[in-house]
Amino acid sequence: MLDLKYVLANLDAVKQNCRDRNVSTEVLDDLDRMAVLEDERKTLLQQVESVRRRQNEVAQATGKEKDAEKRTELVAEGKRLKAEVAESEDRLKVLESELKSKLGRVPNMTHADAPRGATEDESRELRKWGTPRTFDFPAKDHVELGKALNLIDFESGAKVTGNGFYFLKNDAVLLDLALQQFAVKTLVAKGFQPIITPDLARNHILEGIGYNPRGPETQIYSLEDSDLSLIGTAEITLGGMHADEILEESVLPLKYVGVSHCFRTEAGAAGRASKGLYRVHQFTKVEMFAFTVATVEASSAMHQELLAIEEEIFSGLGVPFRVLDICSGDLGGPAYRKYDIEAWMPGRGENGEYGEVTSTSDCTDYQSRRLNIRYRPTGQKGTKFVHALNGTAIALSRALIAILENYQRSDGRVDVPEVLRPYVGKDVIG
RNA sequence: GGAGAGGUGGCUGAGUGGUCGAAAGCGGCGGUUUGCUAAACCGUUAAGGGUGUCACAGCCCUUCGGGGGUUCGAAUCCCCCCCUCUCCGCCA
Repeated sequence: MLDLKYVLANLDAVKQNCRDRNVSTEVLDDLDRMAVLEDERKTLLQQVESVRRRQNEVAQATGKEKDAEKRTELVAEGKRLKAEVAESEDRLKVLESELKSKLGRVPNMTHADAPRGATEDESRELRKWGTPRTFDFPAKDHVELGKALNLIDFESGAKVTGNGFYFLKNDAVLLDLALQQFAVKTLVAKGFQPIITPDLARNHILEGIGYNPRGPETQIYSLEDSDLSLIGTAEITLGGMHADEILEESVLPLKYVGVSHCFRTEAGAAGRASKGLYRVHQFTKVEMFAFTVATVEASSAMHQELLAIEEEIFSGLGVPFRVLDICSGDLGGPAYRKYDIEAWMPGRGENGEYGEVTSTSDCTDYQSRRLNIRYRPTGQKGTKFVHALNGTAIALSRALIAILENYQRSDGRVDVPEVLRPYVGKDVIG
């Protein structure tokens, strides 16, 4: 969430940002209401505090008073004050929770250079890498390849778990593990600390990161009779790792590479063009996560670093891709700026299409404010909220699509990308 | 899963109804000493919020795992939850 003081002091800019971000008009109405609520809250707070002050005085005086009669009087006053303050405190709590819930719906501000626009078509293509391959034989998509080479078993996945689940088999397993190794080793060499995170997290951690575990549109599987949910990404667990902590500035930036399973209900995604591994309920992901000091310069620089690593990984794999600077209207709530990499997928659409394989977001202090992750700037008083960034190193399901489809051979088998051969242990699979 | 012991500031750790936002140590910061470093010594050092100020200062409120409760008054007593440790059980 944003800082309420910032919101109220920059109301016009925040409103314009909400329009750029394509959020519901309800949020705009809330913004006007919030100024009123905050005034009310402050007035009430001052009232409550002055009564509490008198309460404290009375309580202290009572302890010191030796005279029984005077003591009885003080106790009586204390009782009166307690009753007096109770109602105001309740109203104060109501106001605070209303403000907090309204504030939670206001999206992060947007980087000045991010393209403004309502829909994903208005995102800006920054560059392309590689040339989509032309096939001198009928190219297959990954579903056909997976079936023909006995690599991916959607039928068993549906039987055992349901639609959207799958079994990886044989060389697909080696390829999957090879990609994880490749990604983690690449990141470790760049100073990222490797982490395997839990696949479940408490709901308040999910909420802090910006996911709503409940409601009809939720992407999140939650566990009945608990406050736990299956994570949709290791961003949740890595971000939550330092919740409620005050870090020393000297430890920043913190850079993590996390491996986890990811679970998504894909509610509301039914009917959207997707087949095979592209939109599934469970996949494995190697995720980058970083905390920096609280300046846009620091987090923007880290953001570029994360993007560069993503590009390095996909160019290393030899998969053609393009880089998008995501437009304001297509940013999620916490993101200040977001870049996607879309890899060329020959089996997608009529004659191949780019499909999203990574996404990296600079969330500035939007998540850390809610998760209460601060640092102590050296030589300064007080604390600041860290900036948090995340980015996909490899999402296994989609990376498999890109590799199978781009590296297929006329004999129906699939070449293993050069960089993965040491991990897979062979040059060709299938 | 059962039994017991715990959770206190950046860290370790004292504190069992008022004089406690909280001893002591460590760490941090400032200083003295010093050729430099280290050591020693002196001082200082929680967070959030309100008010106030050009900005400081000051004054006030809240916070001792989280949430409720008892009380004029709670770190301290009671209830629920979370977590940690020890022992037992179970188990990969």
